[in-house]
Amino acid sequence: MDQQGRELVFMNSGDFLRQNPGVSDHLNDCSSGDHTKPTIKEVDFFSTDRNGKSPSEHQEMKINTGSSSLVDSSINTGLNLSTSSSGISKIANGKEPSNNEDLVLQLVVLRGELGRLHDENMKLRNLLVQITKSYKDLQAQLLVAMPNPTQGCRVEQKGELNDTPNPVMSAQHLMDLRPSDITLDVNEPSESGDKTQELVVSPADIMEKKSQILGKRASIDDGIDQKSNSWGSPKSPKLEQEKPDEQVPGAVSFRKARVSVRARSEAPLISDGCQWRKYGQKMAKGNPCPRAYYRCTMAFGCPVRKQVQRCAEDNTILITTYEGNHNHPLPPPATVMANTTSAAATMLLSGSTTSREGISSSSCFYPSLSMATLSTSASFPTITLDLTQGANTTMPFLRTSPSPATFPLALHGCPQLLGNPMNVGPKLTAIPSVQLGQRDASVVETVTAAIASDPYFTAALAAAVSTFMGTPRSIDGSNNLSAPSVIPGLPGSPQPPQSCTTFSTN
DNA sequence: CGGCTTTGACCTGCGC
DNA sequence: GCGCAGGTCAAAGCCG
Repeated sequence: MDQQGRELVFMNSGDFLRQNPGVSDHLNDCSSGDHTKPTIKEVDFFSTDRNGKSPSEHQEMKINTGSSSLVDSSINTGLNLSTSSSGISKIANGKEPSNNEDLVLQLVVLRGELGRLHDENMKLRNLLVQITKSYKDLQAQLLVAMPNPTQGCRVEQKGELNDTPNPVMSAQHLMDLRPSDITLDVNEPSESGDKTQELVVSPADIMEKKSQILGKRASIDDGIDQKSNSWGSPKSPKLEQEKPDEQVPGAVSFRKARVSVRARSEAPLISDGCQWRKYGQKMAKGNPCPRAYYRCTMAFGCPVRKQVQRCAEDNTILITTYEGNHNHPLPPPATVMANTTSAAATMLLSGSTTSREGISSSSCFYPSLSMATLSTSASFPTITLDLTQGANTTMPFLRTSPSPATFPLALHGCPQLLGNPMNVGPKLTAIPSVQLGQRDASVVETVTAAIASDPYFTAALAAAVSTFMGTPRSIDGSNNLSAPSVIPGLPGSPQPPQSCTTFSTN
């Protein structure tokens, strides 16, 4: 931000009035005269309640509501900055308005000043967004650099990452390095024959980690992702993704993070807002239904791919697995999905599933993500989001879950953790609702039941994630999304989902 | 005619 | 080293 922006940081309404005692006095007189609220409240430059009005509309509204008793509606409310300067100087010189004409003149001056301050406010907002983004970058770097005992291997990776020319390489790169196979599943065993170990993924952690790394990814996706993404090269993806110098010695071979979604659908595909091209089909062992492979065709060289397969046990369940990150702007529905999957994938990188803060702040809005589980099959830890579970099936699961434990997710890159007794067994299903406690469990049950029955749940969920986390990113850094511009990281009430189109079935 | 799907072949990783 | 399974490629065919 430029120097002007910095100077304007402290130029709030109070400062302005202090600098213009005549204005302040006059304003007080106005408010006292018509018993309206103090005019100073009209200069609420950080108010988030803009009711969707454009800046100009907002400005006009504020002015008119604040001084309607004094100003005739016919008065030109347009800003006249050329007169404002003279007016300001007049007021600053301590001259009291002698008649109504002066009052009108001062109002015009004030409007001009309001307009200017509004512009400054917008600059400050932009500055705040940038600062927030920088904060998240630092947070993500700290996350990577944190010598967490459960993430020893990650520290090693961090050292490697720090050797790279780009200091903010990061979460995205880490994700690309990790053998993360995220599948969102809950009750049922993952796909047939999978020797999986499943861990619970707290939805709050997904949100939290997403918020920490989201800002960074925006910059990474522009260039680094293309290089690091395993699916970026059509010819030899494996060679690119598994460069020896990018792997932790002794660690399992890494693949990209995956997010899998299970949803009931008679259609062969679920519409997620992206354009896909089928490039292969394979019969998977133990499943009579073939597995189809799709590649994103929304942009040349987009590395994102997905696999679509019907569940062997229930052919009405469609399992869609996403892998990779888009290298192009996405339409809002697709962005919603991308945010959801990237959030889940990002969570894998965090190495933590325990976030009281996150849970407390978001559990009511993302209860069904409590059905997300992380599984690790061979070199593929997996997170599954199961949209097929209704209340009848979900609730017993929630109630009977024996383990309130939370598990570190630093499995990728830390193969020794796979041998952790807590993780032994085909499937460990600890339930976040239990983590939340019985008090919250009932809430989770109620909301989960309602949401799980909604075929648009995922889209709504993801939209809520985007909203709660702040402005969703588009891969190229431009935000062309419909999600509201919420200052990321600041507490606030989550907004209702903005889009429900992502997971509508075809 | 261009884009997409189909499908068999090929490549790679993993387990034995 | 060998076989298996998953994943990908690319030629052929289909479709709008």
